[in-house]
Amino acid sequence: KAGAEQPAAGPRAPVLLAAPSKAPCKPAVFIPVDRSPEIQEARLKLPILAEEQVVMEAINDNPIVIICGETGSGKTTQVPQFLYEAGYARDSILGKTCIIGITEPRRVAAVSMSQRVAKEMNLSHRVVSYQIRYEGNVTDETQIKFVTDGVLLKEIQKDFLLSKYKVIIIDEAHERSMYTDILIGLLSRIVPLRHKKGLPLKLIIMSATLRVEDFTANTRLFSAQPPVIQVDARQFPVTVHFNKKTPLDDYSGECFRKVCKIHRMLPAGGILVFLTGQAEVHSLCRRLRKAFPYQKNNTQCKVTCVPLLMCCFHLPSLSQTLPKIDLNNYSVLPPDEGDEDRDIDSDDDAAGSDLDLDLGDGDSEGDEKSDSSLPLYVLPLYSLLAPEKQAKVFRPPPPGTRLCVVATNVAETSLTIPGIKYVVDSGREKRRCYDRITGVSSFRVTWVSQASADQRAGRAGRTEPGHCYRLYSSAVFMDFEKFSAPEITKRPVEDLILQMKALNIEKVINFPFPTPPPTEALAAAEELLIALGALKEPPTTGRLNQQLAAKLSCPISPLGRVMATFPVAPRYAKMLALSRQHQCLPYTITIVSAMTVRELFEELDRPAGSEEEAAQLKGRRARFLQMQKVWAGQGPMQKLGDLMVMLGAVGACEYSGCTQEFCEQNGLRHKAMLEIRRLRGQLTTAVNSVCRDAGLYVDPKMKPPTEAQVTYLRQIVLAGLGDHLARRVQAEELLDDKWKNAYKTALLEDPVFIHPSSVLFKELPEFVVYQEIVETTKLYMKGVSAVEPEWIPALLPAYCHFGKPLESPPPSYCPGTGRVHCHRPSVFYRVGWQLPAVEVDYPPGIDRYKHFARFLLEGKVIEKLSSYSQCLLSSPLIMLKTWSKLQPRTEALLQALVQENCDNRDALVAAWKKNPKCNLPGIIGVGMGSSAWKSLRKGANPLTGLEPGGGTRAGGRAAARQRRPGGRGAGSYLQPESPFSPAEIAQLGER
DNA sequence: GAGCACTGC
Repeated sequence: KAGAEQPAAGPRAPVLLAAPSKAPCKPAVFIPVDRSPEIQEARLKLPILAEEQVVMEAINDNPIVIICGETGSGKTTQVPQFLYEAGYARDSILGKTCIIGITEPRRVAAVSMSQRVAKEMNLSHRVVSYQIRYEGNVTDETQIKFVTDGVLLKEIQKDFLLSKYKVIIIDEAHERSMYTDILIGLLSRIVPLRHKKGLPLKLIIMSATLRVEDFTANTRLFSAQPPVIQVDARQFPVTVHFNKKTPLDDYSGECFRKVCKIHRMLPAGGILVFLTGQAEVHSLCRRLRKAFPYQKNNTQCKVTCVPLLMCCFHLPSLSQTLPKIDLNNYSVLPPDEGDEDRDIDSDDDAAGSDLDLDLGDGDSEGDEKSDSSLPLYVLPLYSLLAPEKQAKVFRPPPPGTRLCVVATNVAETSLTIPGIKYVVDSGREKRRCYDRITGVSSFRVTWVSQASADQRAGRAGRTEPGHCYRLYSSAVFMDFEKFSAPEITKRPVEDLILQMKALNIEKVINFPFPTPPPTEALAAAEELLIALGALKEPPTTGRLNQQLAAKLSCPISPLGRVMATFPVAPRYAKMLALSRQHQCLPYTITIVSAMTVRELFEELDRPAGSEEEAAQLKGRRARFLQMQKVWAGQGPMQKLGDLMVMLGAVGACEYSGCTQEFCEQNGLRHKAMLEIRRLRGQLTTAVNSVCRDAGLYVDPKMKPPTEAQVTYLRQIVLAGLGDHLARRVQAEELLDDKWKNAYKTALLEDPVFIHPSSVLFKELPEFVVYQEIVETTKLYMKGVSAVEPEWIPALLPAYCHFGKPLESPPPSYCPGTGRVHCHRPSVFYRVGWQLPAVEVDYPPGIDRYKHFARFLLEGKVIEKLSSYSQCLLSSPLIMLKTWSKLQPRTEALLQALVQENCDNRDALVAAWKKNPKCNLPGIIGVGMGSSAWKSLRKGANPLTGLEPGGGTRAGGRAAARQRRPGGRGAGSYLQPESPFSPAEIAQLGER
C-alpha cells in the first residue's frame, strides 16, 4: 500500500494533470478490516477499486487531490475505506485516533452513507458516524465521520484548523452548493496552515463531472495545481433520442404522448418523466391515469393483450432469471418512423440498431382514449410531497403494471428511483431567480444545462441499459449552457458574509472563492449587515477610494458575533438578538423558525382529480380559512399579521402533540411542523448558550403572547426587516389605476401588493414589513406584518435621515441614560417618506454640550446640585446662547466640558473619577456663579459626595434598558440595541 | 384575488 515509488500503470491510466511531487518513503501502514465475503465480492465490481493504488499514491504525495467519477464509481463509499486502511484515521506519532471527514450536500446522504460504510467495514456506528443539523451519532471513537457541508463550516468556526481531522473529503463538489464552495475556499488556506504546524491535513475533492477548472485553474485558490484522477463509472449504457421538433409551449403534452408511446410499444421497465412543478406533475399524472386506468382491485395481469409487455415489470432482482430482451433485436416500427434525428451514438452502433426505439415526435392521435388493457402505475414525485407518498416510488409497482414516475428536479439529484429504464426529459426546470439589486425573487421555467440533461439521462441506466427521450432537438441541446452556474453566484449572500466575518475574514472580496459572487451581491450583503448592526460602520471621512475600500471590508461588531451564533438568516438572527426583553424570546424563536422553514401550509388550491376529491379539498380549504382567522388572533394582535398566523399555527399544532391528524385537518404540512419543532430546539439551545441566565426550553404548551408582547414582537420584526418596509401609496399619488391598493418600497419603482393569501390583504395598513417579495403576475409581498410609523425612526435609525432637533417639544435630560434627548423629524432613506418626530439622543456637537451644561446647572444630572439652583446668578438657560453672548464663567464651564468630552452623565462621572483633582467641580461652581459652590472647588469626590440625578445609580445596562425611544406610551417601546452584556459578547469574541 | 424548483447551518 505504501509503495509510493511505483508509477501508476494499467490499461486505463488515470489522468494526472500535475506531476506528483515525490514524498519521502514512509513505512507501510495497513489497518485490517473484517468485511463479509459478499461485501468483498460486491466491492470488487466497483471501478474505483481498480484505482485504489493510484488514488492512495496521489493522496500520499499531494496535500490536495481531485477525484472525478460519475455516480456508480463507488468513490463515496470506498475512498474513506482506503484511507482508513492506510492508517489515516490514526496519528502515527501519538498513536491517537484521528478523523476522516466526508461532507455531503444533503442530510439523507450523510446518514445513509455512514450507515453503508459502517456495514461494509463491519464497524460500529460509534466508529463510522454522522453529524447533521439536528442529530448525529458521533462518539469519542469516531474515525470516519460523514457530515453535511454546513456542519463542517460551523466546526471551522469553533476550530479553524480542524485539528481533529487528518483528511477532509468534499463529496459532490460538482453540485457547487454554496457551503461546498466556501469550504473549498477555506480549506485551501487551512491545508497550508496545517502543513506549517507540522500536522498536515489532506484535502480530497470529489466531483462527478470533469468540470474542475474552477478548482484546478484557479491559482488564487490552489497555487500548485492539484492532480486530477479520473475513475470510470459502472453505469449501463443509455441511448439518447432527440426529438426532431422542439415544442416550445406544450412540453407537458409532449411528455404525455411520449409516455403513451413508450408504454404501448416498448418492453418492460419503469418510466421517469422530468417536469418543472407540482401543478404540472399532478396534471400529467391525471392525464396518464385516465389514459391507462389502473384499478387497485384489478391486479389481474393483462399481458396477453400486450405481447410486448412482461409480467414482471420493475423487479430488478428477478430480471436476472428472466429472458433478457435484446434491445438490438427488438423491433416495432413506430408509426411515424423516419421523422427523427439520428441517435447521437448511432455512429458507433450497427446502423439502425436503436432506431427501433425512437418513437417519433408527438402528434399521434387517439392517445387520450382510455386504454384499459395497459395498466400504468402512475406516481407523482416532488420535494414537498408528503414523505409517505414519496416512499411509494421506491416500492415495486403492483404486479402486471408498469411504473411511471412524474417528477420534478428532486429525482435528478436527491432521490434515486429503482427500476427506471426510460427517461422522458422535458429539458426544463423551474428556478428561483433573484434580482441582485432589489432582492425580489421570481420563479422561472428555463432550459436545463447539458450537465443536468445528462444527469437526468443517467437515471435510465442504473439497473440495466436504458433509453432517454429528450423532447427537444439536438441543436437545442447544443445551445444549452454546459453547466448551471454555481449557487453562490445567483443568491443573496448576506448569511455567508456574516459567517465569514465571524471567522475574521474581513476583506471578503479577497477570499479565494472557486467562483466569486458578483460584486454587487457582496456590496448588498455588506450594506444590509451594516444596517443590522452586525458589522462596524465604515468611516465616512477620508479619501473616497479609501472609503470605498473600507466599505467591503468592515469588521464584525459584537452584535454580529451574537448573530453569527444563530443558525438562521441575519435578519432573523437580529430579531433573536433583540428579543431578550419582555419574555419575547420563546415567541421570536417560534416565529423565526416558522419563517425559516418553507411552505408551512399545504397547497389546497390544486385542481382535483375527481368530484370526490374536489369536495374534500373544498372542505379542507374552508376549515383552513377558519383556522387562519383563529390563529391571526384578536384586536391589536392581528397587526402582527401573517407572522401571528405562523405563531398561532405552530402553537396550536404543538399543543395538540404535532400529530399527523392535526396537521391534515388544519391544512398544515406535517413535515414542516416537525422541522420547526427541531429548529426551535436548536435555536433555544443557541440562545441559552449565549445568555446563560435565559433558562429557555421548548414548551409544547406555550401560552399565546399578551397584547403587549405582540406589540414588542412587531417591533422586533421591524428591527430585523427594516429594509423590507413598504408604505401604502397615498390617495394623492393614486394617478394610475395600477397603483390601487399598492405599496411602495425603498428599492422598487413598481407597485407591490400584499399577497391575497395574507391575513392583512384587506386591511392595507399604512406601513408594513414583509418577509419576501415574489414576482408572479404582480409583485407580491408575503409574510406581512403591520408597523406603526413612529417606530421606524426609533428602531431603524440606520435607514432614516434625521432633521434638526425640534424646539418643541424642547430637549430634555433623560435620567435613565444620563444623556440629552430631543425630538427630531426624519425621512426614510431613498424614498424620503416623512416620519413622525421621535425622541432620540441629541446629535453630537456643541449644542449637546450646551444643553448638558444647562441640565447640569439645573441640578438634573447630579441631584445634590438641585438644591442650589435657587442661588444661581442667572438662569441656566443662558447656556444655550451663542458663544459670543456667554459670560466668562459660563464660557469656562462650556470649555471645560468640551475639553473633557463631557456631554453626558457617564462621561462626566468618568472624567471626574479618572482625575479627581481636575477642576471641573470648581468650574461648575464658577459657572453657576454661586458662592455656595465654593466647596466644590476643593475637588469633592462626585462618586461619594454627590448623587447623580435619577435616584439610585444604575448599572449601564439597566439604565440603558429604561430608555424609551419615542417617548410616548412608556412600556410600549423596545430597546433597540442588543440587550446582551459586554461580558457575554466578549466571551463570543474569544471563539 | 392567488399558482413555489431544490438544498445546507
